[in-house]
Amino acid sequence: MVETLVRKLSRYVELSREEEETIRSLPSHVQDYGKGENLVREGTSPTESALLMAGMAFRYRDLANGTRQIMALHIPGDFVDLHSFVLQPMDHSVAALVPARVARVPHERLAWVLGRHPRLARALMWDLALDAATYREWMVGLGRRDAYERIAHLLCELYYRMRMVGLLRGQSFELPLSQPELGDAMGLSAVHVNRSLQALRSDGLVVTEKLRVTIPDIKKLSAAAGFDPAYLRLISKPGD
Amino acid sequence: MVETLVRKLSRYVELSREEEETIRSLPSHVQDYGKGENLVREGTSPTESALLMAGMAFRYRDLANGTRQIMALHIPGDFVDLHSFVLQPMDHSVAALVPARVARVPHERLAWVLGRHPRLARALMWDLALDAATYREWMVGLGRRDAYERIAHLLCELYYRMRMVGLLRGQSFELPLSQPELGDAMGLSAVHVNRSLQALRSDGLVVTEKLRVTIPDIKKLSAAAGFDPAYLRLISKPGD
DNA sequence: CGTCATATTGACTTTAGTCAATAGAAGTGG
DNA sequence: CCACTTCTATTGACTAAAGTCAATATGACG
Repeated sequence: MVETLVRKLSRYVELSREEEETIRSLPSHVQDYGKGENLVREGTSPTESALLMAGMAFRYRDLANGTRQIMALHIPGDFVDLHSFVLQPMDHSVAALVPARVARVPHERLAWVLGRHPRLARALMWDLALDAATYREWMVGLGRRDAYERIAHLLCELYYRMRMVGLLRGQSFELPLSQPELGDAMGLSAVHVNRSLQALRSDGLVVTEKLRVTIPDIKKLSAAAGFDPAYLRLISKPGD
Repeated sequence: MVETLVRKLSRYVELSREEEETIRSLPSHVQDYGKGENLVREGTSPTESALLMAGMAFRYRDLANGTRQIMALHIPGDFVDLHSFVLQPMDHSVAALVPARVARVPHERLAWVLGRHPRLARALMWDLALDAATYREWMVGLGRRDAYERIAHLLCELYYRMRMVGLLRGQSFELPLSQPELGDAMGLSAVHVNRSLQALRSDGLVVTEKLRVTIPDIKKLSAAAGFDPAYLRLISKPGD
């Protein structure tokens, strides 16, 4: 059930049998969501944290001026609002990008784990820190990369994250983001996303068919994106 | 000594005498840095985490294309690289903005605290999550706010953070950032920062003299910035 | 079959960046 | 304390990246 959490945290530390058991025995409410539904809503103060088991989700904030900023994309294994355990109320929402399944773990149970299993506490800190590292990388893109590099960089990131959780098929993966949504994630207009994607395609770096993206040569794309191998090490398994 | 950490964590939970004592008895190397010196360097794997006791610091990354992105500003009480406890190597550097004093706590000691004091473990998670919330807010600015709002928003944020640690004097505080540095933080060119600042000044929202900024009317500035009261609650003390 | 979201294109506007030059302030070595 | 860099702020003129508006096309879906 929460097996996906075991796998995620195992990327950080080798878990003992007891620790694995602790995670497996976490009570959790499993819940399904349709595309576009909110898993967590801005302004609320959850008493449980949601672990994404299947599907994809995105973290976003709607602004007063009518725009939206998507701040993260989440794939199975991600603890979508672990921070709500310590920081409330939610300053943003999280919604399903495609039909998604979520397991919710009560905060009080997390607190219990913290007291009982320091190594798991540390693994949860790692998970928080990993999200933060991804935010930083996105900040760099939003602040200092042009549209072309920015999109290329996102595709590199997703390529490796998808591979990590076994969702890469050959050189391609599902990317259920429309161009307007891509724009909201990258701080661009939909039109400009369209044009930048065309440039990437005509440079042979990316092939798209519907919602599937193929990266013929990840090395080339990484070079074009200024994708940092150090960042790759962070988001990947240590020995990978 | 590490009194400043006690104060910071107290914003999250009421600490017991024993917990306070635990923090106070943390061994720490105190070290001073001159303006511009790196407190932590990209690519290294620190064995201690640095707590900023005095001065200011900024978190940044130099890109291959010659640009730089500043990802955070830190003021006394901030644990500048707590994440290096769980995530290594450093994917960015942290440098002193002005002469700064730092206290370093060995990671092994943090691990010890984690095992012994679950509530402190939780407080450290809060600190990580708070940094992440600030990253998210900056992402929103970089992606969806124009130069004028973006700078206004930063000034609002600093206004309240400075107040929090007692560094606000009347309506003004020290902002030891040059315009080029401001640009690196906000994803703008120095020239454009200059012009946006002029606009803020001529609108009467901001007064600058050397490195000191005065905010005559924080309400007005907040409105201009689209500064979210919810964000304020996060970065402020609960009952404030 | 009609509707709605998405993708694409062209024409035009706006924001922000670049390049250069000027000027003042700060810091440094002698 | 002076001469000299060097950093910083400011301005003008020009360029470039990205946004806006509008139209068309395409495709999924009920």
